[in-house]
Amino acid sequence: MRIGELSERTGTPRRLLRYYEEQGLIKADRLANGYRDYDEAYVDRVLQIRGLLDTGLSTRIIKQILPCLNKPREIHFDEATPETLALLASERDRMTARIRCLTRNRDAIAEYLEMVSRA
Amino acid sequence: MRIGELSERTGTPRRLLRYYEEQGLIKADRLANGYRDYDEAYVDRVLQIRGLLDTGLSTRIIKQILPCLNKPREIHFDEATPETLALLASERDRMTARIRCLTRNRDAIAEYLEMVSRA
DNA sequence: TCAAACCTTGACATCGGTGTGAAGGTCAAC
DNA sequence: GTTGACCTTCACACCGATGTCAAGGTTTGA
Repeated sequence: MRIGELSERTGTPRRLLRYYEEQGLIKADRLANGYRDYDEAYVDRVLQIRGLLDTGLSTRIIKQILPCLNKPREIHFDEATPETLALLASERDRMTARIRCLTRNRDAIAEYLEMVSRA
Repeated sequence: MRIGELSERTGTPRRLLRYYEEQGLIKADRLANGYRDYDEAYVDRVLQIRGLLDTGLSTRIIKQILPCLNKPREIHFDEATPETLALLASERDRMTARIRCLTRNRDAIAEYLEMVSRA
């Protein structure tokens, strides 16, 4: 599919799809005329990227963790340097902290709304 | 406590403490000489703000949800307009989505690291 | 009384994610 | 063939969070 369809199906401006490519998060094949050509799997991939961006991760971090997210069952030996593994571990921990923070505060909002709706 | 101490105890640049105040997230008393004066509770408050910022919420949203986070057990009638309640509900849902996204991806990272450590 | 370590406000800079528009190539349909 | 809807690259602009620095006031201690 071309960029317009991917854009519509993911709700993502074309501008950003090109930006994510520039940042190394996605890679598009090219048709004979130079148009980008994405396959089906990119719909989910882009959605995943947007979700992660929305939770506060940077494109730089996302780029590092994406490979192990897509096929967690295989090791990417070229990527499995000690530095990368350390980054993954630290990012895992930061995500856990974020989850705790979000959960705590969301529950407080939910509780508040419950209270209001009872009053 | 003055701004320097709050800064140290929260690991937050003074610049940002002033910025959060400018955005209406915190409010400082003033000493006779004009210095900001914070009480103990602001340590947690600032930490909470930073945590939320880190999870992708904007200062604008944080400002809206803070009142109901601090004392969820009491209703702030002046704030309980239909618009505010709708915003709270929508923000609660967005946070839930973020939690799901973070959890899924963190678990994938964790699984990958487990695998690598076994190999 | 002077220095050092605080504090104040204000302004301008940076950085990452996004918006927008220009100038131009491709292709399908009428 | 011309129009309209796509696509390309490039560039400049914006916004929010943050860094940094200037110019100046206050307090503490040598």
